[in-house]
Amino acid sequence: MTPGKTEEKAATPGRRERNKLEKRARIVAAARDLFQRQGFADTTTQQIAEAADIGTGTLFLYAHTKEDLLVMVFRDEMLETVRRIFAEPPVTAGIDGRLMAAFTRMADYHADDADLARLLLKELVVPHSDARRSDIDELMDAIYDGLTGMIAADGRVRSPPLVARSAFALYYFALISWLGGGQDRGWCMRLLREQLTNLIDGNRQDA
Amino acid sequence: MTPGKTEEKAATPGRRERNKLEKRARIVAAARDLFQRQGFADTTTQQIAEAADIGTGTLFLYAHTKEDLLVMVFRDEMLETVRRIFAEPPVTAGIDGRLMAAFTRMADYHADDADLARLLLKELVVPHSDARRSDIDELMDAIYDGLTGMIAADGRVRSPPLVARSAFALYYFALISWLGGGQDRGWCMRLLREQLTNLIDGNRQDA
DNA sequence: GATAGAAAATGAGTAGACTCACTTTTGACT
DNA sequence: AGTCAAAAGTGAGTCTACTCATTTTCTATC
Repeated sequence: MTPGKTEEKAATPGRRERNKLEKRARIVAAARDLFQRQGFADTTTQQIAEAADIGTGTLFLYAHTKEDLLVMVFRDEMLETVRRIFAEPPVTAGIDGRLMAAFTRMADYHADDADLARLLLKELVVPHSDARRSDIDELMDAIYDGLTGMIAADGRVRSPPLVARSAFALYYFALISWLGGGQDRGWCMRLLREQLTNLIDGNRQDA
Repeated sequence: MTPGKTEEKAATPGRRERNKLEKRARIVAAARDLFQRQGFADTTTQQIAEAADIGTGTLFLYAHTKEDLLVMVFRDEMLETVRRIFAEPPVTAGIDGRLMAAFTRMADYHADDADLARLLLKELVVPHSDARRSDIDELMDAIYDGLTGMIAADGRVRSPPLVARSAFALYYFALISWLGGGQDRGWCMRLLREQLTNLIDGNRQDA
């Protein structure tokens, strides 16, 4: 690097901070690239460290476990995807149809790589280390908020937050039995639709 | 061992098989003991092999992963617990109360060791290796069957298998947010009760 | 610009799950 | 009893996530 210059003074407010951010970005980029090219299992933490041009130990200053790296890599993208899905104007009339549309698009996101999806979903609900907890909570909150908003907008359901919670649980199980149980996606989604319709029915204002 | 004798002939139908079963039993006993005394994380596969008096390699002939051992150890007990719970005569009138009673007793089973419970629940839904799949499926089937039977017995719900599936998903999420999310158990169970009540409402015969 | 102390980085080292080339045991057949 | 192939068993060795004692880099203060 070029030495001296005005940099030294100008950087005073936070050279360390900037370095950390830049390093973090390199780690995430390297991890993403390797995970997508070789898969999670066949990528070693050494490879990631090497690709990010840092020492092995440094990697674990930024991610407490290998699984944390997965969350670091996909959190932003998933968060954005979820927000985009819920920001879109509704295309169907019924609330159950709208929920299904959202869940279908969320499932689409996981369609290319079932193994990766399984790992991500596992981390989302039963995290391997609690280091990334706040990241995960933010994502879960975005999902719950999106669902709650959608349900509340319909106006005919009694307690939107509760129904949002239930709906996500049903979606999660549908997704898992598709990705892991070897069940057909269509079958899982049809079942989910039925479950959601009944869920909504049980939560009408006028029960 | 005593050589010769009539054993050699009498054992013909299955000495190998008996040896395997006996060895398997030793492994399960050793694993149970160590997991309960030291916890899953602090128990090494070496220790288990040693305690079961077999070689390291042999252990992995019986369990493909360390997590498989967990399933081997607790499957029978959980299966029996679940069957016992659902075999008992109902104590409450409403179906939602009866479901809650069953889930509460299932949760009780996990109350002493939250870490172990989290691991077991994780394996149950997102298995680490698919080697124990049939074991897990049997347990899941027992749960679904028990729930379906209970719901069907009530007679006022439209499609018992579907509702059983939904109910378990809700129970699972309640349990996880109790065990992992640090949420208060009472709070989780109260929420679950409300979710179940609404679930039942939405699935009445006369909707 | 020298100094000190804090923060960050490092990579050789550790530990433990899992493998595999080889040995031993088993049981059917003669 | 002897032979053989297949099944089961073995533990030294591998691979890799993660640690920790040490070194390097930064920044605040004089």
